[in-house]
Amino acid sequence: MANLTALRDHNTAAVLGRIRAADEISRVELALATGLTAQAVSKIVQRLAAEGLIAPSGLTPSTGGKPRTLLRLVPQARWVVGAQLHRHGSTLLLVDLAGRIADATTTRFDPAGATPRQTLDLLAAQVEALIAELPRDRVLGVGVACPGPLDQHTGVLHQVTGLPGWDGIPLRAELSARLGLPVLLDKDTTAGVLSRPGAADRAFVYLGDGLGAGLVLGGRVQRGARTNAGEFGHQVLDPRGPRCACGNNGCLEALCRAALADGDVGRTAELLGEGVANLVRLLDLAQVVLGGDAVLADPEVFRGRVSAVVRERLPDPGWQEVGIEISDAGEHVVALGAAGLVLGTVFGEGAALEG
Amino acid sequence: MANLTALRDHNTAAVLGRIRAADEISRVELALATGLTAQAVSKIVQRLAAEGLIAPSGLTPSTGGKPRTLLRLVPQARWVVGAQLHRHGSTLLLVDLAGRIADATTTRFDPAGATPRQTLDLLAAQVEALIAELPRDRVLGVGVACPGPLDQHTGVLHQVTGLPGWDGIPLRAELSARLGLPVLLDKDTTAGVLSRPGAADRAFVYLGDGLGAGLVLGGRVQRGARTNAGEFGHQVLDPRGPRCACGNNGCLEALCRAALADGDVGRTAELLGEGVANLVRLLDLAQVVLGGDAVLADPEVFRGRVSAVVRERLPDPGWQEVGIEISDAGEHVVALGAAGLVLGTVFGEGAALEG
DNA sequence: GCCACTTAGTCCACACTGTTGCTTTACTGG
DNA sequence: CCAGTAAAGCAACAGTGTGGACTAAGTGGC
Repeated sequence: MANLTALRDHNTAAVLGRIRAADEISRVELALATGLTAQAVSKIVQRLAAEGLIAPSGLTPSTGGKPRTLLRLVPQARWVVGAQLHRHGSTLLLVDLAGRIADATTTRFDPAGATPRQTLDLLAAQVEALIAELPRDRVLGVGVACPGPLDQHTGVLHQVTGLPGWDGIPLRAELSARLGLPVLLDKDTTAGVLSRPGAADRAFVYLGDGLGAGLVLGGRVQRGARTNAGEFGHQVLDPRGPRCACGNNGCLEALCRAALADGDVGRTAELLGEGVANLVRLLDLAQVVLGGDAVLADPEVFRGRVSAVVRERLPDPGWQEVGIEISDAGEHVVALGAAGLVLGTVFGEGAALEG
Repeated sequence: MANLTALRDHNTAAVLGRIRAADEISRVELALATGLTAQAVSKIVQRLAAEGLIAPSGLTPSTGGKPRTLLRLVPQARWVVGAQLHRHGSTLLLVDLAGRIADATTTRFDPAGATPRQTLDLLAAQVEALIAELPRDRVLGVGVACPGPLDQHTGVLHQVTGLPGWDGIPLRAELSARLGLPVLLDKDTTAGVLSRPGAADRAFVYLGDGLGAGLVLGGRVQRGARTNAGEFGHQVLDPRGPRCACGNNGCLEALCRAALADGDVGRTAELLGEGVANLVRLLDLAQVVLGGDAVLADPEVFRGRVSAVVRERLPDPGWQEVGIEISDAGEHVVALGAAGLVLGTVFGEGAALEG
C-alpha cells in the first residue's frame, strides 16, 4: 500500500533522519542526500519547523553567494518512553528526539509472581508517572522490549523465557488501552539495535541472560517471517561441546556460558568473535555493536578480542571493514532501544505506528 | 528519494507482483491484497492492459451482482535474458514474464584463457542471437550472475574466484554499452534466490563449486553493505575439522566437501541441514530452497535429511514451519535467477533499473 | 561605495498521483 | 419484468513533488 500520505511521510522521515544523523545540516545538503529537489526539501522543512520539530541553528560561511541556513533537531519537541521488561523487573526511560535519557525508573520485582494484569497496571502507572509533567500530545508513544518469542506484528507475547503465564497476553493492546498512547512491542535484542542510529547494515549482539542479535539490514529492521529473527546463540560451534538447554551440543551460547563460568573472559570474547565473524560474513555487515551484562563487565576485552577474531576470519579485512563497538548506553541499551522503536517511526527505520 | 513516479512504479509493481503470484486474480482481490482503493487498482490495471502486460482471462461466478473479471499476466509481452558466467563457461536463457524458459544457450569455454574483452564480446553476441527474433523494445534487460566478490551496485567485478584478470572489470557498463539494454550484475547465489517467486523471508542455499546463500528478507533482496552477503559456507561448525581454503578449520563448506569426497551424501546433507537450521533460526525464515550440482545429484536425500535436521534443531517446529524445497529449475537455477534480477524490477522484489 | 556575480531559498502554476462520490454495467433471484 | 447487489468506470478533487521565475543575502572587483 502506498498513497500520497505514505509518500509524504516517507520523505519527511527521510529528511528528519538525515537531520538527526548529521546533527546540523543545510537544506542544500538535505536535497543532495535524499535525492529530493530543493523545492521539496523547502516545503518539508517548513512543515517540520511549523510543528516545532526542527529549527534553524546558524549559517555556513558563504562560498560566494547566500550562505546556507543550518537546521537542527529540537530534541525536546517530542518525547517517547522506552521500557524493558525482563524476569527480574523493569526499566523505563523517558527519551527525547535526540535519543537522550531525561528520566529513568528501575524496578526490581518478580513478574512471575504477579499476574500479567497486575504487572500491566504497574507498567502503565510507571509510564504515567514519567510523562506526568509533559503535554500528552508531545508524547509519541511507548516502546516495550521483552525476551522472545513474541509476535511483534500483533503485539502478543508467546512463551517468554522466565515469564510463565504471559503466553498469549496481548501486551500492546492492553497497554495502549490503559495509556491511550501508541505502543510498540519487540524482542529485547531487536530493540537493542535501535538504541542508537548506525550503519544501514548492522547488528546488535547481546550477551546477557541469553545470547541474541538484533538486525538492521538495508536500512530496515529485520524481524523475519514470525518476527523472531535474531536467535544467534544456538548456532553449533563445536559438536563435542557442552550440552545446551536448547537440546543441542556446543551452541555458541553454551560455550560462552561455560567459558564465563570458568572466569575466562578472554576466551568468551574470542568465542563471541567467531559467532560475530560468521554473522558479518553471512550478512556483509558494516557495524556490530556489543552489549549485555557480560560485555559491560569487561568492555575493552570484548572490543579487542572480537575485533581481532573478526579481522582474522574475514577473507579481506581491508576491503570489508567492520566497526566493532561497545554500546555506549550501558545497562540501558534495551530500554533505550525500546524507545528507538517509536523514534524509528519518526526517523524512518522502523515500522508504522498504529493505535 | 521518492516522487510521484516512484510511487506509481511502486504500486504498479505491487499489483503486477500479486497477479504473478496468484496466476489469476480479480481487481477486487487486488485492492484487498495491496491495500489500494478499487479506483486506484482500476487505473493501474487499465494502464497495464494498455501496455499489453496483462489481459482479462475470465469471470468468477456471480455472488449476486456483477461477476469479477479475472486478470492474468500475458507472459510473452516482455522478455528478459538471464546469464550465468562461471569458470567453465556460460549459460544464457531467454525467459518470459512468467519465468518460463523459451530458449537456452550453454557454452563451455575457459574464461581464464580468453581476455575479458573477448569474453564480453562473446556474451554480447550470444545475447543478440537469443533476442534476434524479438522486437528490441520487448526486451527488458539482461541479468548476469557470477561468483563473487563483486560490487552489485556499480556492476564491477572483484577478484572473482576462478576468473583471474577480471578484477575491476565494469561488466555491467561494458555489456550494457555493447547491447544498448539495461544490464544487472549480481552474485550467483543472490541471483538464485530470485529464480522463482517465494516467501517474503527465504533463502536459496547453493552447494556447487562453493557453498553460498542468497537472501530475501522482508520481501527484499539483501546484499549487505558491500553487496557481498551470502557467504554461508565458512561458518565454523567444528574447530577440529579439516582445513579450508579460507584459512580456518572445520568450515561448513570444508566439512561438506570432505563428506562428499567420502561418497557420504547422507552425511553431507545432514551437515548442510545444521547450517540451514542456524540460518533459519537467525533470520526466522519461512522457506529454504536448495540447489547446486551436489544437491541435484541426490535431491530426495537432501530434501529429506535437511528437513529432518531442521525440524530437530528448531525449538518449536510446529510453530516455526519452514518449507525445505529443491529448486525445480535444476542446473538453470542461477541463470534463471539472473533473469529474475531483471524481472524483480517489474514485480517489485529487486533493485531499480538504470541505463 | 557601487555593481556584477553567485548561491540559497521561496512563490506560483502545473502535471500527475490516489481518493471520494456518483453513475453505469452486468448479473441474480423472485 | 424488475428490485437488488456487486463490480467497475467517470468526474471532480486534494495534495504530492517539479520547473521556472523571482527574491534574499552574501562575495569580490573596481
